[in-house]
Amino acid sequence: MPPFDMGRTAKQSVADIHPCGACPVRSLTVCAALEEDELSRLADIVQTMRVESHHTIFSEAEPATAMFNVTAGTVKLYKLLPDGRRQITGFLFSGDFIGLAVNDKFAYTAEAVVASSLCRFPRRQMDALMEEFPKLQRRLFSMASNELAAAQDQMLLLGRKTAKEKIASFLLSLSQRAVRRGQKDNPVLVPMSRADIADYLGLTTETVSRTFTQLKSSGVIRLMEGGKVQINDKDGLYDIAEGT
Amino acid sequence: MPPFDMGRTAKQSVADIHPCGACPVRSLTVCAALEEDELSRLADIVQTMRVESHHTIFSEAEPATAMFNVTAGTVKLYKLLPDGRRQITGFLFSGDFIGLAVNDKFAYTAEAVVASSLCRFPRRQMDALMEEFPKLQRRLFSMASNELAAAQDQMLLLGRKTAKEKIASFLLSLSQRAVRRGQKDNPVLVPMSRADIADYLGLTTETVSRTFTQLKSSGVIRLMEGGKVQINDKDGLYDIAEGT
DNA sequence: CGATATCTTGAGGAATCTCAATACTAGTGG
DNA sequence: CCACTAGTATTGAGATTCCTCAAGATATCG
Repeated sequence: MPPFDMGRTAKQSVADIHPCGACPVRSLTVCAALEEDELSRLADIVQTMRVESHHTIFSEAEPATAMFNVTAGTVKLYKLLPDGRRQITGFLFSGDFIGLAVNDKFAYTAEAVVASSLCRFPRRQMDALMEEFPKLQRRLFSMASNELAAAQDQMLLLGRKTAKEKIASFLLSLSQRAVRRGQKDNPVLVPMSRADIADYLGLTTETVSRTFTQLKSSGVIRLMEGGKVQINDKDGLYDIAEGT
Repeated sequence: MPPFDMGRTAKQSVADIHPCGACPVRSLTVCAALEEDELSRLADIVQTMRVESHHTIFSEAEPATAMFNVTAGTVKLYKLLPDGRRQITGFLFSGDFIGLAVNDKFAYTAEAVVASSLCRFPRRQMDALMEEFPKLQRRLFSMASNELAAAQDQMLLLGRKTAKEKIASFLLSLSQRAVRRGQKDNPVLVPMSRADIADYLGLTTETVSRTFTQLKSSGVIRLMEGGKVQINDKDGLYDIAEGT
């Protein structure tokens, strides 16, 4: 398999649709903007889909005909340089939203890290709903603002942090996001490969691996099986992340 | 004379000279969302201000009580690590908008690179106007989406590009943004210091300087006085920027 | 026209990358 | 159930880019 497998096209299935009103991640996402009765309007246009691990959900420069909401699993977003160098711009977990587009095109590729489920909202209909429910628009704006703040944190990380600081920041960020989703934050689940982590942090897989080993040796973390990482010293890890 | 001084006396405010309806950067910014008659509502709440070079407009973690629009000059946004390492997350020129906040706090510091003019919109009143004019909200959302796309490009640059590619990308981006503002794109004006460029690209001033020299020696650019850079070979520079 | 900041250039060093070998892990078929 | 395979992770050694420290050149400003 080539180094950067672009993945295969996701096959969409109209799978088991739990009604939006009973959606377990509703409070985390766009849908939280609407009341029970309005929610049915969203439910009318939503399609649920399941993507297998390593399958592409959509590709960079493709017409952005839909927005998505991750309901289970993990998704990565990335951009490529012509020679294949890759930058992962974000990892998405249940409750996270994908699909902000510029010029009606996606600015990145979205690919499942593990088998995942998503809600798919056709853009045209979503636009109409936003027209009808300004609070939906507000919600999206507020989510975009949060994403922007996260992007700026990531720029600080990429531009100015050392490998050790990057890994520490990454683990803490995963842990904090798990809390927000109401999942276990320690040990924290790290479902992505070393290569993905490297492409997210601007490192190589070897450096990621070495840095994990280093943090393990110094006792702040413990590498567990199943891609879990135990944080032994949260404050210590935080100090490392901030370079203090 | 500062690069962007349009020849007015410093004490005069922009609004005195041209009401919003005659604002030269209106089409570029939030204000483009509103019609002539609605614009007066914006004009009612706007304050114009002038900041001298190196002066801070607002600081990270400060309550975000206002949004701003740059009408002249250059502004930089940055974040700091505890030990003083700095990441500039963006440079703003006339027409650019500042002020997306998270948790009602600014996520970064804004500082004038050269003497600059801004329109200041109190957030509370702006929120009310957004309520009243959904198209204002839409406009802000679309601007946030564009910023997000730019942020992702910057992540690719920071995480995966070499120094040479970073400088080439930076020059091209400045040039393209000048076009959008209707200004001369070649030679392109580079009003910020080497240190600022370094903190924007995740490099040191020395590396920035050396890389400029290198690009100059290879003939793709020419360093001119007044902080201007002539792009001799746009295609060549583009190829360098993309690593091809 | 000097003072001060900024920019450029040089030499050496350090963090990270590249290339390469080995160890581990998970899934597959016998 | 176990050996086999292919992918993934770890570790090592050397190369390279970029950084650090230092000096000199240039620009800017009062």
